Amino acid sequence: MREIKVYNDLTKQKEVFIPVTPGQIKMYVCGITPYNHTHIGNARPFVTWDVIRRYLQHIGYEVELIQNFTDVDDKIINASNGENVSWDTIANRYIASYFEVMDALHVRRADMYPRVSTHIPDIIHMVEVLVKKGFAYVLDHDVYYSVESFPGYGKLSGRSLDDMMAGARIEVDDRKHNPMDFALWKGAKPGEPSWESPWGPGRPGWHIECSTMSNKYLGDTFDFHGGGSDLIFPHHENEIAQSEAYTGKAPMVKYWLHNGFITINQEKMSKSLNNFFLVKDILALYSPDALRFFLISTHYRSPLDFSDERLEETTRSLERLGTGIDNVMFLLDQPGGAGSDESKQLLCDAQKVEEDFEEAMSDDFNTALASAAMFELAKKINIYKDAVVNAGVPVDPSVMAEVKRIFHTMTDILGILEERWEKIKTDANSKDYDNLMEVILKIRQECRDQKQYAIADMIREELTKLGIAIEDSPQGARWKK
RNA sequence: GGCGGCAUAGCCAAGCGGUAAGGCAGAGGUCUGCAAAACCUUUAUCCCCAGUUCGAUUCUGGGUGCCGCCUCCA
Repeated sequence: MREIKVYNDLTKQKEVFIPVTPGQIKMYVCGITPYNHTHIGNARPFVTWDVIRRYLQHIGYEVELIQNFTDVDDKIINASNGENVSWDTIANRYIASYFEVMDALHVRRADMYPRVSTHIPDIIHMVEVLVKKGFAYVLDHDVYYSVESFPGYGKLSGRSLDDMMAGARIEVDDRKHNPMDFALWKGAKPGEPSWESPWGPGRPGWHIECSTMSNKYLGDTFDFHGGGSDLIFPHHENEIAQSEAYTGKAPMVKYWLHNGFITINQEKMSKSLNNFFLVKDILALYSPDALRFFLISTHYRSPLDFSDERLEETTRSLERLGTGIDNVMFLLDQPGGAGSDESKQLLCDAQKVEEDFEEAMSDDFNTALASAAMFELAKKINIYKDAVVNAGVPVDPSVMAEVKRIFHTMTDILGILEERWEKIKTDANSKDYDNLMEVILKIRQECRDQKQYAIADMIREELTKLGIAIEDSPQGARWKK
């Protein structure tokens, strides 16, 4: 199996990836808190992890992906109070909305989406164990984690307890043993959803859910844990403290990966700054492919500045790839004949591109570099097509089949242009459609032969309005929708 | 204040010891009745200053600028 390297936030360096169990990868990605529609900042990690998962599967790993929904939370409670509906109405609504846009973006479903609300007994159990082991303490109806009890606290975020104390901006709760101690269980307040527990009715704190659910489904030590870089502290730091204290084993996770932020005018996109864009609104203006390709056009750890200009630019660059695909499909239909130098060259180029692509992806999932390889292939295909069309070089069917396989594999790993490969002959009517187009092009050609250019151009313009593009060539006109 | 990241062409973005991938935009050309698509050509002393080195965009130190985390946040 191909060796891959990943940047590990736990060790702050790029490392050769070695799975806990050979051939298998278990990963956990922090999901959303469903209290609003998914914005583009939310979308980045899921697209990123989708590409990573696809690639790992491509090189032969069996991958298990778990992604949670934080469906018990202050923000959801606020939203439900604001609309005067139950908290689960809010959660279910936005979970449905989340799936809608993620499906549109071709983000493949995780193996499981555990929710907080259906794991309360597991969470209570973990909190009880932490109390029993001396890592947590009870205050009235609340339970807090004692950060001082866990020697490794701060190892992920790279800061010491002293550092944190010095810069602490949190409100001080006198009852807590240490200002940095965080809630594992919160006693119920009026109007909030609550569950029975040994400490009275209440609900889980934010961090405990991920420890509980990741441990339940992926075990004491698993391979990857992902999420936005803002989750490093305190969320992921706290997860480590909870899980490793609970299991008595370390590490909880071998490789921690975090994606950079989406920015607007170089500033972080966030709900508090009110500068966020909803995925559903963007998809009303741009194609899912454009948004998806935009999100992976930069290395996943770098910040990514969002703007209309960038999305338009991405749309244009994607069209270049799309044309390459169209040409592959076109060439596959051409009369064959093996053995030309052009065919041999194309095969050689394509194999080089495949190697470059995998090398890039294997180096900390460098999608930007991998994309460059794809553009390279598109160019080679276009050159080959010119040779076929202009110089009458016969198409080698076995070469084209291999080129298609390589190109298709790459777009598939990145999850883009899926429909482009199937655009032609998708339904029973397409035969009639093809025949009809042939008639129209014949009429237009006749106009051109008789120098009736105004009519020929009118036909072309009308077809353009229908989304059908005409390309003239020495061998006659081609059309594509 | 503490911790961390980033600075590469008009824009976006890889590379990270041996004089700079790719995309978008621009210019010129080929093809075309015109167009579209495509192809060819063309556009960078890699923020500044020191240092290490035969050699630095790439390493070290110091600046400058921008961003993120330390509070809910993907």
